[in-house]
Amino acid sequence: MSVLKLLEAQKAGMTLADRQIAEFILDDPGRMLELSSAALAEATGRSQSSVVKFSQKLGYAGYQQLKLAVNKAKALEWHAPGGVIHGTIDASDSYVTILQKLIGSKLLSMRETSSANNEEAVDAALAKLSSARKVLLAGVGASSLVAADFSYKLLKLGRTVLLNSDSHIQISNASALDESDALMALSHSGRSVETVRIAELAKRRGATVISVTGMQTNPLAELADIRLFTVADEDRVRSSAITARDAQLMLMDMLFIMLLRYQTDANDFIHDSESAVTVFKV
Amino acid sequence: MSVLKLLEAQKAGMTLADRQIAEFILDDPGRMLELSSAALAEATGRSQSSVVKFSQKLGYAGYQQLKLAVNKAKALEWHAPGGVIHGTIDASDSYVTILQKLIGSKLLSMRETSSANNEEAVDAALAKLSSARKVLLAGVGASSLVAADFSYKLLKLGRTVLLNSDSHIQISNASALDESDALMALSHSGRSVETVRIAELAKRRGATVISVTGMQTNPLAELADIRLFTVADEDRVRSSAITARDAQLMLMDMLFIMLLRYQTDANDFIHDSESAVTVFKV
DNA sequence: CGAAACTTGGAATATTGTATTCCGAAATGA
DNA sequence: TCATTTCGGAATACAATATTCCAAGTTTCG
Repeated sequence: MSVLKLLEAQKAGMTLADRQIAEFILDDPGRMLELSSAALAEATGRSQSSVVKFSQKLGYAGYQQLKLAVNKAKALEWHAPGGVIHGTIDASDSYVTILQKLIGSKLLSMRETSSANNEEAVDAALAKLSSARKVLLAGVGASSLVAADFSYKLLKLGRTVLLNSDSHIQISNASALDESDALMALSHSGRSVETVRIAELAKRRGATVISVTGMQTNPLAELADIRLFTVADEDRVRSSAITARDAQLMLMDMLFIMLLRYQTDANDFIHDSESAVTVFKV
Repeated sequence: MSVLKLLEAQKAGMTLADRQIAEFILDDPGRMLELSSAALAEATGRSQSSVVKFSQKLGYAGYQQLKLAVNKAKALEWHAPGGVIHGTIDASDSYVTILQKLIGSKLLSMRETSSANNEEAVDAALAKLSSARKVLLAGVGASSLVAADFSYKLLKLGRTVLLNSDSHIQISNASALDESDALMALSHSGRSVETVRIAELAKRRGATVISVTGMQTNPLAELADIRLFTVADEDRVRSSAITARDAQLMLMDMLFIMLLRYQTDANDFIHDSESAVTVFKV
């Protein structure tokens, strides 16, 4: 995940001084690289110590490390894939342009989502998903559809999965969890009331909570044992959670494919389930 | 030109001290980024001032600038081989390779789906979707989730949508259609029994049938009034309908975005529905 | 051949930059 | 309203970097 995206996402929740510094960096990352902590402080009208503290709050050891991260983000930014257009979709766009921009946005979200998650978190999630006695999936709205898609895949792998779009039933299911179970909770905002409640309940029951949320600080990720992240490109595809959903799907698809490797008998299950479905074909 | 390439090229013509420093950096650029000029001097057995002079001889203002250059070179190098990879995902692939191949397959499906549909068919579908009194969505398995996703979007646009995963209820709904209504039937194979039955019924009732199927000849597309197509990349992402689903979603997302242009009051609806949902956020 | 001029690279030092501590002010909460 | 926490700047301690200076080794040329 690029620092710049991280800043963008967290900016809103920052204090005044931090936000001013973040804005300066986002506005002109190249300039920031030439500035010392004191110079950046002067340019933003804050104190040098605030700049250092800002760096540390972001998780870096100090200002130098933040600089390196910004430098890296800037270097990678250049690398736009060929034939893909990144731009805001607007009403005057032609049919072809809309398609190109839509694909571009989807691709961007998928790429950033794939780099937003480190291998350790993914491994931890995989280990728990494959060892858990049962897996409860939670999500409302668009996230519930992603949850349903994933549950469908887990079922194909022969795993025990609980899913219900009715939040009362989800709560009941969560109450029945224990240490050997896992809850996978999806919410791009990380703030959907029902999903957070279910996660709290599951955690109290001792189940492992895996969160799938956006990068901004949010209650769901905070209480989770294993945190996975999705990155959306909402600015470009206005309205509706299109790229947020794509990012979630991308992450779940990846988990599914990785689970196939964990589980040696996976292909048998999939084959069985697919030939069973063939009965319903014309 | 990356600093690392530059070092490699100039190394031979350097003095002893400089060559030792260059070698250390080439050997482990990541390590160098963590070291101060003094620490690097110690590690190479030279003096701190030599390190600074080395940086300046290369054309940088100082050691810090050299560090930024190395950091950038490293970032680009790491990212360079990571374009879009088209290949079959197999068990021995690394984490990063799986991600790249998965994204590559998704991208391929989306691109081919976008070129598989001509603008006339899309326009006809849009016209019917926005003028129909009510829209019935049909699909089973993974397609039902795509249908649900689309119904969610249509609801946001204030349209009357019928959707139910229970095929008996879907049949009842189809029986109640007439000429002013539309049925959108999704099935990648075009052969799912329930979906085909519903489409036949809807057609008999005089409703406009829009099919969303794969490109191969299939019963569903044959009886449809408007045919839309999806292209999957199943060969590469083995098992399960990942890219078929992505292609369907891509098509539906595109329809949704185009509907936004048809319908001038669309943004009001979306805004209302989104602020209504905000009530449920923590 | 040998002294002047130049190069190399380290020690010492000056300069600059970074991180921590401390404290008052503001916000938060009981 | 008073206690507690958070925020952010000033001062300061600490660290890193850049420059200067010098000794030893090289080259140049009378």
